[in-house]
Amino acid sequence: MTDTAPRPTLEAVAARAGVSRATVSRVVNGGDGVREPLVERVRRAVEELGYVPNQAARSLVTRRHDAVAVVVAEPETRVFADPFFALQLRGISKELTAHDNQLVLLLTEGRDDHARVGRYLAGGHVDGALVFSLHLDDPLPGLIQRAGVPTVFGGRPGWSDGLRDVVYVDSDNRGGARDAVRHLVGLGRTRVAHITGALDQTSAVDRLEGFKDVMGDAGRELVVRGDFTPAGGERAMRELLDRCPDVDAVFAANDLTAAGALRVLRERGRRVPEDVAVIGFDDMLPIAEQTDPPLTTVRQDIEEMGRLMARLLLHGDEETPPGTPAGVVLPTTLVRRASA
Amino acid sequence: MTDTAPRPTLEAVAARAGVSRATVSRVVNGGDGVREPLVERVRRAVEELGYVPNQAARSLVTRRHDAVAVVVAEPETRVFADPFFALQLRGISKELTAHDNQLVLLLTEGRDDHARVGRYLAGGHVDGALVFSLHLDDPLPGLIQRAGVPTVFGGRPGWSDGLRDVVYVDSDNRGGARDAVRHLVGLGRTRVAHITGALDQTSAVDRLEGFKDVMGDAGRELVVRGDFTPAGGERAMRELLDRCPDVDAVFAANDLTAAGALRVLRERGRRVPEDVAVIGFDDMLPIAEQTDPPLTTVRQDIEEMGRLMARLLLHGDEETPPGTPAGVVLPTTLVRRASA
DNA sequence: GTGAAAGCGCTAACAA
DNA sequence: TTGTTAGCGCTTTCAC
Repeated sequence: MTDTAPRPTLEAVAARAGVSRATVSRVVNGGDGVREPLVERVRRAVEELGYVPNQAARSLVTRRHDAVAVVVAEPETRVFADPFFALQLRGISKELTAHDNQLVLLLTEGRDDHARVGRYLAGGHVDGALVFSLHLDDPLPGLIQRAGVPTVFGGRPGWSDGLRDVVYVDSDNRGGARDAVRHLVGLGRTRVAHITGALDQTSAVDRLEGFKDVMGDAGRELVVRGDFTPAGGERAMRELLDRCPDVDAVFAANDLTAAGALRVLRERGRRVPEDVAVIGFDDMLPIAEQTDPPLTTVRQDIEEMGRLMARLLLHGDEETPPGTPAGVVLPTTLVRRASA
Repeated sequence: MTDTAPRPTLEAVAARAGVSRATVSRVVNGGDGVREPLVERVRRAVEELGYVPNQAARSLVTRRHDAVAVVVAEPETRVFADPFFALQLRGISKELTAHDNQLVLLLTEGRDDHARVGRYLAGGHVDGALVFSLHLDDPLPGLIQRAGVPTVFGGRPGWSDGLRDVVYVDSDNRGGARDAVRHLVGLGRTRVAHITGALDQTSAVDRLEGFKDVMGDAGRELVVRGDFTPAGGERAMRELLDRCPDVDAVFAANDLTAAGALRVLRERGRRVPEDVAVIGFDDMLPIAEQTDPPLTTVRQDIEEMGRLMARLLLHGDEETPPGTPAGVVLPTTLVRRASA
């Protein structure tokens, strides 16, 4: 597990190019202040020797690592049941790569891991952290803030303490929900219900708020609690049908929930969208396109969220004039398929 | 993006504990050969100062990094359309964490990235690499082998050159396929078809082989090419129904394919499983449980694959007597639901 | 514009 | 058992 081949050092390159180590270092780091012929000679030597800088040695003196930690709090397996996470990661990776940063992935699985992550971040191994924490009561965000590492959160954090100045990137959950519900209303539906997500996550709360924005008090009795899972969607849909048989539209907190609802609707002999129109949220392709009928849903640009998080972390200081809002909210779009 | 708080060094701890740096180093690295009272004193000093070793300094001298790269070749978006990758990652992460190793994630997106990954691995930034390369013609594996980093592959690599001694972890695709087909035969089906996966991936090839193992030449005309996508499954199923209307069972190369096939079957008025029994592969929960009817499928323990890969990389040398087969193949299990 | 020299914080011989 | 010392490979003043 240890390096075997003795890799060339700055020294070696310097010798080959007939210059000093300092000059090689300058060339390797951009070449400013070095005359052209020398630059050329050094470049060639680097090439010939296949020189790659030793990052450890460099970090030791610069105190920078060109590495960013991505922390995923994952108390539920749910995170892994959908491609959401992978897509964000892809966006993050692209952006980091473009700026020669490495991505160190920290997956946490409960309390024990929190200490580990806190230690790692406080240990100054990375230049910053991108944190995904789904739950309102998650102690991780606080831990991380205390570690003193520049951090950007994925999704609006929901803790209650007076932590301000938190930088985060989120989708416009509330606006997207409003669009969905308005679409249902525009279809002429009058008994529009909402199956919520797990309300300990801000995304679920915000989507519920969006629903209320449009339906007001009228919708109160038509709100049923779900949990972002298909099973939860089924349960909620049954409850809904029993309680309000005249329901003619459902806005589900996500596509998985909608899929569950669709199954119950079919089972109960309701036609979609003729009898009951259904809208989901996420536009999770493998789900939304495979349901019967295909799901109308609210799309968020997940990959862009990831990219933006990384960008904010890397260039935050430059671009952000003091007083800039700490949260960036990305727009959503309604994708019409057959279910509504 | 740079560390701000000046973190305590070994020196500081040594001063506080009234010992030499070497002693502190010994304690921090396990404490062997240091007398108890000193160990205690050093431990306390570490605690009080909140000392965390500087990994860069350590790596510089030990030439170890306690870090492993996970390389995901992802020419297709497909990798991200299913939770497969996330689950493997989870298994890997758990195992690495248990051994205090960090996970550096390298996502590649085409040729340009290959050079970057090659450089990174050759640069000796990590102690080893775990590589996921789906395609037969992927140049990445070769590149990586040339980088001289200990490597374990996820899935049987399929390149043609005479590269031996490749360590990999795979599911028993062939055996799983055999189980699936045998199950269909056991159900009394006589016209069993197979919709293949993308045959430039070994998993698809192996599943096809498994099908042939059971059906022999009898099955030849009932093999239709798919590509692991639902759309491919639909296309293949249509072709199959047109060509062999008497087909009474389908083994699809994965769950996504099976989902597509199910839709076409319903569309054509065939009942599942009464008229046509269907089996998938993967047991991708969000798909397999949501299809109508729920899908009988072959489960692989994806997380365990990941864990095993990491274990092999970290302890490979110790556990492996010379001559041990380089590939580890994990068993699969048939999960019965309603579709067969 | 270029080179010489001084560390960055740590581990690993080697001495004591 | 403990301390002393010499680097690991690099960047960065500071002279030249």
